Amino acid sequence: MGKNTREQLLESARRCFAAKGFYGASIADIADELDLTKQALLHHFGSKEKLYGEILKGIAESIISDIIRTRADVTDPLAQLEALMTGILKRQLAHSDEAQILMRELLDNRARAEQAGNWYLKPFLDSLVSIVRTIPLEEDLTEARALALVYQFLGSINYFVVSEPTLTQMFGKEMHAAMRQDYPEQLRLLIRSRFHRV
Amino acid sequence: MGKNTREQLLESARRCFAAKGFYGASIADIADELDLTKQALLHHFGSKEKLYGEILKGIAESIISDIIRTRADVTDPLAQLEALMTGILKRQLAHSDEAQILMRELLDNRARAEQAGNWYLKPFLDSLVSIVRTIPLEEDLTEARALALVYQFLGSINYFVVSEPTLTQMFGKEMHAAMRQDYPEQLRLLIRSRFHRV
DNA sequence: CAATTTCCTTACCAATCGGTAAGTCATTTA
DNA sequence: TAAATGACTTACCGATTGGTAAGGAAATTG
Repeated sequence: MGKNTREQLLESARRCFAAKGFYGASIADIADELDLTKQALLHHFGSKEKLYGEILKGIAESIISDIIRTRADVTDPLAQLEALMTGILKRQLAHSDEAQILMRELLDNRARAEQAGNWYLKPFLDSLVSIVRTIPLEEDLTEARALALVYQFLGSINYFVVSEPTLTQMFGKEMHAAMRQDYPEQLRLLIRSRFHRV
Repeated sequence: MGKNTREQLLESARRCFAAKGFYGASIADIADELDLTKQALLHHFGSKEKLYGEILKGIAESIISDIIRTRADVTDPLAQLEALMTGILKRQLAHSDEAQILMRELLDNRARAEQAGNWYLKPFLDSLVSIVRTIPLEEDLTEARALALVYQFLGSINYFVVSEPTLTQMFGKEMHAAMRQDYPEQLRLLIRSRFHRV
């Protein structure tokens, strides 16, 4: 039953870290969810940091492989950008745990020096930038501008995903359901209109 | 010197909470920055939670008063939206501490039941929505769609502000400086093009 | 001048943190 | 069958957490 326990611990840890952050979640909390002691967790992962590191690695790998799959399908750069962004939105909505963890990682970067989980995602950002720069546009996009554009879309996506509980509390469940259903289309509109192809 | 100490403690706490989050920052850390003991802090604020609550309240008040000031100047709804959003961007860039705390608050909402600091900002969201809905557009905007639109812009802003250290680490200081300088213009372009007024 | 209040300290406290050590029990391997 | 390995447990550990109690020095107030 060893392999199974390990994976269950990873799932539990992902939930806890997403909900309370690295400092807020204790390894005892995580193990308790499976009616285990924290020493069982330490047996499998050695330390809290290593456990967290494995989770970050898993998220980055999963996202990147997800992206690569999407990328091969389309050739037109604008369509490709659109497909990638809506793909990311869908993905993050389905795995909001991961979106939360990455957002926390973004925030904790200031304190926790290097080893950030976002580094894994740099190649992914680079490829998005190169796609954007091949889209014909009257203005010439510097790398900084292309990155800013990419960041605007990524921000729209991740901020929304991470705001789910707050939006639900503020505007009610139905309102959030409506937004969630419509958001992919709104994202597509935002991207297309920015490139004057509406 | 009491009033002064209190304010200095608030500043120090804002920095610590922004950098490490509510759980990650200890009241001893905060007091240490002023060469005080944590008991001095407890004397002024009673408890860690109350201190944090005061910070949230301060941030919300400061943002809202900032917004109200911007709002009176313009009448055309699109121009008003534009002014508000670039105003928020400027503001968040200048007070990235506050942007980080609010983003953390968004994430911790799941765990820490009600009393969220984002509630203070609901009227602000409402007024943004009402502005957007008065902008003429071929599609009719439901409340959910208008809110989605607002959220896209807010996401673009806050995600970028919060990503500063990561972006700097990944792409270098100069690149980030270039992005930061250009981001207001890019935001304006994003908003205008979405409303077909480029 | 006496009393009180404000601001802060040292001295504690129980609870919790991540982690180590040692041992139990079941399964696998030689 | 004996040895070894994997998957846990209980029993600890020192450090740190937020918070309380009591008191001291200085300023404010009567």
